[in-house]
This record gives sequence, structure tokens and C-alpha cells, in this order.
Amino acid sequence: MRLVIARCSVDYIGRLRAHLPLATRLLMVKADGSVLIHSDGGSYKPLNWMSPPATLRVAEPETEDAESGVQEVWHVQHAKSDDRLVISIHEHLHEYSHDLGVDPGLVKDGVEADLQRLLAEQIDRLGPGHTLVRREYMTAIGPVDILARNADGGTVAVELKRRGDIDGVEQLTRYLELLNRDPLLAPVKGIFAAQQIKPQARVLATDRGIACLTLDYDEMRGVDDADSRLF
Amino acid sequence: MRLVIARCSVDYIGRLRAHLPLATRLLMVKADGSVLIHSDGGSYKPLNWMSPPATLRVAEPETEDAESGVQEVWHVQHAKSDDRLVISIHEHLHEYSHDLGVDPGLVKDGVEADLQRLLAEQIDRLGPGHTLVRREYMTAIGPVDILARNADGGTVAVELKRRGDIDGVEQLTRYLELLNRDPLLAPVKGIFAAQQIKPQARVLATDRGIACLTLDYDEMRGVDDADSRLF
DNA sequence: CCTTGCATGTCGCCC
DNA sequence: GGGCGACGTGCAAGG
Repeated sequence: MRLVIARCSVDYIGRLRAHLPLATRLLMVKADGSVLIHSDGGSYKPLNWMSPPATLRVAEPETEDAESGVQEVWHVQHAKSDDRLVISIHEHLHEYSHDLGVDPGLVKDGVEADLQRLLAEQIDRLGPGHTLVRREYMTAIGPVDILARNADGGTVAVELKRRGDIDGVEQLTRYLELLNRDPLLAPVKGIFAAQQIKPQARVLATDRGIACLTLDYDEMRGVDDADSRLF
Repeated sequence: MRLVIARCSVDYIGRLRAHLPLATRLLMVKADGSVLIHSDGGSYKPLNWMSPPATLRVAEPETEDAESGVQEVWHVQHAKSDDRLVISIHEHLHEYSHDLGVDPGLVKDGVEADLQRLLAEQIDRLGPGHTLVRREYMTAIGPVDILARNADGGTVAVELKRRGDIDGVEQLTRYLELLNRDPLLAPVKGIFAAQQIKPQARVLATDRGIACLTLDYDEMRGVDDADSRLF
């Protein structure tokens, strides 16, 4: 990894055009050729960047640019598209390189899979008398998060989200359309379950006869912990 | 901005839990307290991070950690939530600080808003005789990008995307469904306009009686520039 | 301040 | 390589 602090201006031309006026920034060149341009604020997203794989070519400035103070020009070219980044360096303030090696990578714990497991274990949160058929019920267009039966023996399809928005309702609608073509399952009711459900999603779901269920993750985990304590 | 190259392990606890095993990485501490942990590959997303505003507290390692080689522990605490990052530093390999100042920020050209403005100005690209009703026409389920009338006085709803995908067609379909319930507007025709339209999206749109329109942004901007030159 | 929808989204999975 | 779904999504604009 190569780190450069420089006064520079930057132009990106590719999926759109973007320009950064002259200022002091951090340029990070990674081993795979990707380049990140960071300021001293904002979140983790750089001001501008080039995704890997890319190649960096350093050139002398055009006469006009040289006269306006450009010392060197970095041409960063994406290997597979015609996206490119042009970095005009006016002043080189610091330079450092270090070989970091390959990273062992991130280990995550506690994502949506947990919510799904908890709801499957506490299936009566769908309503009294519900029984679990199975999680990740496969269909031709993808897996239904949870398939269950209600007290009357009717089939219920559950789409589970951490944050419930319109896309999730569309997703569940597609599943319901498909499942309702199966005479062994039809009629299939839909339940849209999420920790938080956006108003527009709730309107759309209700309009389509899909029930909404807000889940309290902490409460569900609490029940799970209480269950675990029995062993 | 403070840059540190260090052998470290990292733990994040907040909306989920995540762990990075011991390896050599770049730690970037920004002026607003945010921290980024980068490896020498991947795209612009760090392996782990803390968003601003946050505070960094450096502590001595617990006895047990010290015995396993930890020299110092960074506690990065988010100011508004209880998200936190714990960075256990085993070896400090490089350190550099530089005040970058405030960045003037990125200037973008070619995002959806630009495309929408140009299409509204050049509304006859929808076909001869079209007139603009308004941009961002509000409905209960969200704003229709452009509402227009065609030569026959019929209403036309336009969904605009930089890249036309299936979900864009779904979005327009929802708007059309809703708009067609309004007797003052019905029947409403749909036009799916994008710089690039994916084959599957085109098929779906056509199947639903929605017209597809491919937009040439450079050409549209060229017309705009030509107009501007008149003044 | 909260909600909403775009993003050069990125990332990982499966086909 | 494309489609699909999740993300600690981030981010800005608008009510």
C-alpha cells in the first residue's frame, strides 16, 4: 500500500463525471491498483476512487497544466471498463509505502440469519396456532424466508427484513404469486415481518392483503436466552 | 488526519458483532474522530470502521492481553449510539499525522437529477407534441419522476433511471396502477427512460405495455449547452 | 429531526 | 458474467 499526502485536483469520468477542486488530500494506492482519495472528514466513503482492478500511470503534465502548477498527473484506468481517474498533483507533501500482505478477512456474527432463527423458534408470534413448515423454502424464483401454517391449516409465507421497505413487499408479492399457483398450497397468506416497517411499505402491503408484523429483536433474543437457561 | 500502520486485531460491537484477526493494516483516524481500517485490497469499503462523530481513547491492555502481546488498546466510541470499536495493537509499524483542512467537496454531473432536468427541458424526446405537467409528481407511494401529456392530451408517467433495471419497471408499474385509479388522469401511459436498459427490463416493460426510451446523456447535454450559448 | 430514494453504491451468493 | 438480496449500507434532499 502506498500512501501519499498531496495538494491535488481530481477528475473522474466514467459512469458519471465528477470533479474535485484543488485541496490537500490523502491518496491511497492499494496493491490491486485501486486508488482511494480521502479528505479529513466524512464517513468511510472516499471523496473519489477507482475500483480494482486498475492500473496507475504517472505522466508529465501538459504545458498548460505545468504552467498552472501541476507537477505530475496520475492516470488511473480501470482494467475492464473505460472508467478513469485523473489526479493532477500540485504538491507532494508526504509519501510512504508498506506491504500489508493479504488480510485474513472479517468474521461477522449476528445478522439477519439470527432473526430468522428466532422467529422460527417463536413461530406463534405470527399468531396463535401457527406451526413452522420450514425456513428458506425454495421456489423457482428464490427462497421464501419462512413457510408456516396457521390455526386453520392455511399456508403462510413470511418475508423477513431488518428494515421493511417497499422492495421487501414486492419480493413477498412475487413469492405469493408463485406459491398460489400450487394447488397443494393455495391459498397462501403473506406476512411481512421486520424490526421496522416504513409507512409506504405498510400502505402497499395492506393494499395487497399482506399482514405486517413488527418484531422486537431484543425481546425475541430475551426469550431465547430464557429458553437457553432451561438447559 | 492520523495514519498508523500496525499489526492489530479489531472487534466491532454495535448493530452487529464483527471480528478481525491479527494482521497488518492501515488505521486512519480523521479529524472528526472517525476511524477506518483498511487492508491492501478490496474496494473503497474499509474492513471495519467507526462513523463520525466518535471519540478515540487509548488504554493500557489488560494483563491477559498484554501477555499475549497487545501493546495498547484503542477504544473508539460513537458519540450518539453505543456502537464501539476495540482495536488491539500488537505492533506499531508507522505513524504519520497531517492536517488536511476542510475539503471543498465533490462536484458531480450526470446523476439522475441532471438527467431529469434535461429530459424535462427536452420533453419532446418522449415524442412529438408532449408537454411537461411537472417533475416529482407526488403520490401516496412516492414521487413520479416526470408527469407529462402527449399530443392527444393523455397523461404520461415517466420513470427515469441511469441504468434501467427490473426494479425500475416494477416501480413505474406501481405508479401506473395508482395513477390509473384517478379518473381525472386515467388512462395513464408509462414510459421507462434510462441511459441503458437491461434486456430483461425491456421485456418486462414491453409485456406490461410500458414504452422504453434510451437517453443519450452526452447528446442531451450538448443540446443544453447549445441552448445556453444563445444567451 | 425523521423519512425517502439514489448510489460511480459494494459485497457475496448462486446459476 | 448476470441476476438477486443484504448491508453496521452512506448520503442528500425534502417535508
